[in-house]
Amino acid sequence: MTEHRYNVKETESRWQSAWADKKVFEVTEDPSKKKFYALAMFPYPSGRLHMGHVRNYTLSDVVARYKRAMGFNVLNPMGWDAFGLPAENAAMENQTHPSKWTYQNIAVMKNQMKMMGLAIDWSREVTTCAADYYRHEQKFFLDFLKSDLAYQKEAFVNWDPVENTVLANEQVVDGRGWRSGALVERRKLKQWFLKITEFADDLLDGTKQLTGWPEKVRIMQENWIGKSQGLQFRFEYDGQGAQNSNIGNTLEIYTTRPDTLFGASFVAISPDHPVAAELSAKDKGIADFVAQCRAIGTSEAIVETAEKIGFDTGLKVKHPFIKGASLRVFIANFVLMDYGTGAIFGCPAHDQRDLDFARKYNLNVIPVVIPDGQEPKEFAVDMEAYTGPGRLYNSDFLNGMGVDEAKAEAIARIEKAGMGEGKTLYRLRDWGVSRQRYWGCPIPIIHCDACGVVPVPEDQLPVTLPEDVHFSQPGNPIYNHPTWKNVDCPTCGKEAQRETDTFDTFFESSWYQFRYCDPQNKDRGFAKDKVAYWAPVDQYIGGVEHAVMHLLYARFFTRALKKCGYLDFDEPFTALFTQGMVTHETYKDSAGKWLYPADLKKVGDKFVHAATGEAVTVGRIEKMSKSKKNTVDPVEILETYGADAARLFILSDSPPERDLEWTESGIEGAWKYLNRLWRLVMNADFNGTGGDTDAMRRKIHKTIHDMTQDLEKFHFNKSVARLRELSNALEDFSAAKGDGATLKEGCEVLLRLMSPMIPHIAEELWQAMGHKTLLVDAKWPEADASLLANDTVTMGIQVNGKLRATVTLPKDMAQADAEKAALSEAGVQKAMEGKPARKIIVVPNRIINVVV
RNA sequence: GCAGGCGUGGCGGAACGGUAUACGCAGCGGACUUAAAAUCCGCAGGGAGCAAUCCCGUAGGGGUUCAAGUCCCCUCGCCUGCACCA
Repeated sequence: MTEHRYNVKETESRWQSAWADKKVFEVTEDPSKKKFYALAMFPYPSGRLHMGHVRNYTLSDVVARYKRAMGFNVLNPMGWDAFGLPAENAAMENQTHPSKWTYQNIAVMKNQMKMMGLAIDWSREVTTCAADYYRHEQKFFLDFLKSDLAYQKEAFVNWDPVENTVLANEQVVDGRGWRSGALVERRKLKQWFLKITEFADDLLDGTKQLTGWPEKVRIMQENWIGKSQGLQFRFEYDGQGAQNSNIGNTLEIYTTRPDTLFGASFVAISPDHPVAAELSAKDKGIADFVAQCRAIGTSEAIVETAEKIGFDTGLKVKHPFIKGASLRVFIANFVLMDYGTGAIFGCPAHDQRDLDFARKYNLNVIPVVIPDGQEPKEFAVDMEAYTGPGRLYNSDFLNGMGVDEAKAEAIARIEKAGMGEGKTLYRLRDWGVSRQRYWGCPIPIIHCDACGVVPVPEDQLPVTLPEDVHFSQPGNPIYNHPTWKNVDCPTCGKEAQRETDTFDTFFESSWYQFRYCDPQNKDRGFAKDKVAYWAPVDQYIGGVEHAVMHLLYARFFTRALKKCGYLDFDEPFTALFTQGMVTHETYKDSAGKWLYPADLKKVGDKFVHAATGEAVTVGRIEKMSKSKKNTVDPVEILETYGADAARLFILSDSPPERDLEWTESGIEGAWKYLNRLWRLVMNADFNGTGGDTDAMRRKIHKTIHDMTQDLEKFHFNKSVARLRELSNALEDFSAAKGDGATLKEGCEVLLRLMSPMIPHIAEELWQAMGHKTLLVDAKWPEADASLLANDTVTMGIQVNGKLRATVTLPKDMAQADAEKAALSEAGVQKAMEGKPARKIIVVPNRIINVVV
């Protein structure tokens, strides 16, 4: 063979066309073949592909191509999570319609994806903002209504009082609206909810079966569902509470620590509690305090990190067990209305938030749980609450009990007294799906003054978005539209109004994995039999930032669809892989302004600004982001080095679950390797007769074996290392004029093994070696078991755990012989200093440890 | 604040509880070249020593074990999520 330069651009686009022309990656249901559904989380069409996308789709592509070579019928689809807030922001900034902006972005990004050479079945492309997609979820919603899985209730939103609009959490910056700068307040709106809590226990049980998921994600989901056993009971007001007839005689609270009741020193209710509202009506001080608490966003992180403040309502409640004792009732900003009853009792000694609050307002701190092994007299709580196990004291009938025993006893006593009952509670709240925005799926509901809430009749679906909307005025453009919401009531025919809220965009991403199975279906979201063939997804891949919400919603949605008869299983994703982020160094000029890597030039080992020559400060390595300008445009990489080099670098440098630092030298290294590979195959002389054929063949087959295992376990960086080892060995073998047939076998194995990772160059070289059929259709190689075993092993010999010698011994040597061999080593003798061996531990074929 | 994760040479990283640093990047030395790039060969955790060799090393501290990067406890640092970003 003759060497000529490797022409990346020409080669890559040629093979991309070849695969597309032959429809290599288009699939249909084929019951004779085992299916494999590989799925990457679909992108939001933000404008251009970023490196996180490139990493994600490279990973899923390796899986899809590898499984394909293994003989599976592989579904590997792609689509667009196309509804969302950024399209509306762009509309406001550039006066482009969200639809136009979105579809333009899709066109650009699809083109960019094609440059990556992905093994995608593009005939199944799905776009969620298209009516032929979202019409089906409108139908699902109507089914959920019928199945009692959807309902309306009041809930809080972030309200910008200047723009008169609802803000997303990300639009709230330091408690203020991002555009207006006005202080954000919590405001109540009537909204639609899906009853995810109906499946709380089922979702919890389900996580235990998800053995193909990372342990950490399962734990996060379990914690998010947050099942807790506790006590819900009623405090009786002491004195004046009863005077306000609207408040009633009792205050109901929930606690997970009924064992600490004797340590209670106050009661606190949420600012959003009905009692707080009742008191606000009559007391300006309380009203002002509640308003102060509400002048803060709705996000839990903000509420929980805010300084704890409280207000004494003047109300008091009687302690249920201590005669004559009463507790003051506060309104406290750290009590969440969404959890339990929106009211708690505070036990400062054993809860950090309660302790912070008690220290601030000079309330009693009464320890009632003493850590095991400590005397009550010695035990005190200062600024750190004790939340661990121990024995109860100071607690009357609970004294001496352990925490769990005391919990059970306290619950039993309260139940006996008729004041309350033990209760299982979940942290999980129902899923609020209403959004006061334009660029989303319209909720198919009509509000009629006479008939109330009326579902849109199914034959009137889809309810499509109005196109002639304006973003110049504040508020929801769909609500502001002059005519769209006016409609006749389907029941009584009188004038009525459409619901103007749209669905949360998590709605679309909760079922797209099923739409891919039957993307052209006009009648329904998907045919049951097609989903039965392809689903559930065998390998789902995406960012860990979706570990809780998206994945939990999709798991719920699958159960809800099952309840409505659409499918017959519970879990949408059998296996999950969460990838790390792509990071890059950051750069600043002397004025402290961020600089793009592309605007820099390297002079010696320092960076300067390419245009001005000004010195540049190199900052820390952070997640690529537009705001820090530490991004590298994938397209520039694809155009300079090609898809294979980008893919190889992404796979080789870090394990996929960890962060990947993008570096210029890294992509250069990948590029160099491709050229080296090119030379290896193109210069190979397949007529040689020398070399250590036996060793070479063992290396080839060991690589097949090891690499197959690595791919199964997502150890792609190790796979790349093994490929490099094999090609290094083949280079040496080739240089030694090694046996031609063995060299050919080695090169072909190498190409087949690397094909899922760097498919273009592998295909090119495969053809250069004389093959007439596509490498992409070649089977995965199998290792010859007889070549995997070695006759000898190198064992380390330790004396007292420290390595003193290594010896090469026959494999599976008898223990006594191994001991003898170990003791005869000079280094071992020396380290033993003439002392006798007390014990010798032989780990067969691995290590020998002599204890003296 | 709560929850989850991560931490190994100059750098990215290897390492069923069993020979720490595979593979690569950067570096150094050499070959080729008028020269450079590219390419090829070699060296390479830190310290001491002419050397054989020895000591120290997996964020820090403690523990379990014949043996700990790996298991347990504590501390520190960084990252992710927190329900209207996707």
